[in-house]
Amino acid sequence: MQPAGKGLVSAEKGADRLAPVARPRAAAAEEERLIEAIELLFFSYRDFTSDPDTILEEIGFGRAHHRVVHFVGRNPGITVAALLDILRITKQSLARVLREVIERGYLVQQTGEKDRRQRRLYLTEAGAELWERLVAPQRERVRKALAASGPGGETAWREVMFSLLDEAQRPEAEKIIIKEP
Amino acid sequence: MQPAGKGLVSAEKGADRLAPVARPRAAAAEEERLIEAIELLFFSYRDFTSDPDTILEEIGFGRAHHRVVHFVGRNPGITVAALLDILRITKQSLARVLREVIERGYLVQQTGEKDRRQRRLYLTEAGAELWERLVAPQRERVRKALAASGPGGETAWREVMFSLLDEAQRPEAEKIIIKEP
DNA sequence: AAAATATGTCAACATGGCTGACATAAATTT
DNA sequence: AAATTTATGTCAGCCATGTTGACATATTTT
Repeated sequence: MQPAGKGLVSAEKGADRLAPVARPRAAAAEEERLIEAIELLFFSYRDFTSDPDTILEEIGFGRAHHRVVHFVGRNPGITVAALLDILRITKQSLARVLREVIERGYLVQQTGEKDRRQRRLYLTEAGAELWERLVAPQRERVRKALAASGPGGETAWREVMFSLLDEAQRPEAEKIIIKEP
Repeated sequence: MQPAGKGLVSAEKGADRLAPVARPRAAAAEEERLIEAIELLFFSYRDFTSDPDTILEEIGFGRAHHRVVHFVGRNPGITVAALLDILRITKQSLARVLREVIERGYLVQQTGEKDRRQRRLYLTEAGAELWERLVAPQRERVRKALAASGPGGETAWREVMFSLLDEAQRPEAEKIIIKEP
C-alpha cells in the first residue's frame, strides 16, 4: 500500500526550477521540506511506540520496562553497566525498573562467572514471551513500511537513519545494534 | 560522509541466497534485519532530540515546551483544541506548559475573531527566535542525513517513515505536516 | 593492604503525563 | 429567550520516570 502520490513522499529536489528567481524561494522550499521531515519523524516515532504501549498498559508496565526487556532479550547476559550505557539513565532509575521486572518474574540476575561482581541479566521464559509480544507488532509495522518503499528503499532508509545519529556515537550504536553470529 | 560500507546499511534482501536450505535461515535473517531497524529507529530518534534538549535545559524548559513552541510556530493562530489534537495530551497537561511559555513571553493568546471562545496562539518575537534556535540544529541534522543518502534516498526515506504511521492517521498527519501556500 | 570497580540502596526532588470535578463565556440549538 | 453544547481554564491529587547526592558491599586489581 503506497502512500498518496502527491504530498509527503514527493520532494523532488528541483521541482520549482522554473519559478521566478527574485524570491528567495529555493532556500525557503528546502527549509519547508526539512521541517516536514522533522515532523514526519516526530509523528512516525509516536505511532511506532504506540503498539507496545497498549500491551504494556495491560500489565502495568511502562516504556522503561519495555526498554529493559528488549535490550536484555537482545543481549542475554548483559551487565548492568552495559545496559546503563545503552539506556543512558542513572543506575538509580534503572534499579527501580529492574527490581519490578525481576519481581514479576520476567528477568533474572546471575553472578558473573569470571567477574563475580557483575550481575548478568537474562530473560526468563515469561520474559522472552513478553518480549516477543512487544516486539511482534513493531517488527510487523517496520516490515510493512520497508516493503512499501521501492527497491533499495530499505538501504536508503537505513542510510538516512544511521546518518541521523551523532557522528561520534555511530560506531557504538552499530556495535549495539548489529549481532554477528 | 557515508556510513561504513558493511554493517547497518547493507541489508541486501537475497544476500544469503546461496546458503544451505535446511536451516530456517531466511526467516531468522529477516527478523534480525527488522529488529536492527527497530533499534536504529530508537537510537536515531534519541540523538535527533538531543540537540534541542541541550538548548532547552539552558532556559529551564523541557520537551513539552519545545513541542508547544514548535507547533505554534508552525501553525500561527492555532486553537488550543487543535494543538491538543496534535500533541495528544490532556488539556490539564497542556495548560501547565502553556502557562509557563506564555508567562515567559514566548507566546501570546488572542481571542478568536469569528469565535470568541477560542484562544488562538501565536509566537512572540522572542518565541520565534527560540523556535529558530531549537529547529536549526534539527534541520541541519536532517539535511545532512538526507544528503548522505544517494539520489532518491529522501523519497524512499519519506515513504518508509510515512508508512510507519498508523494507516488511519496518515491523512491527518499529512494535513498537519504539509503547508500548502 | 589499599585502591578501584560493579553493583545496590536510601532519600529527596523535578518533569510531564494522567483522572476527576467544576467554572465560565460564547455559540448553537430548540 | 432558554437550554444546550462547545472551547477553554483551573484546582487537586496521583503516577511514571527521570534526576542528584551520599553511602554500603563485595570483588577484583594494583
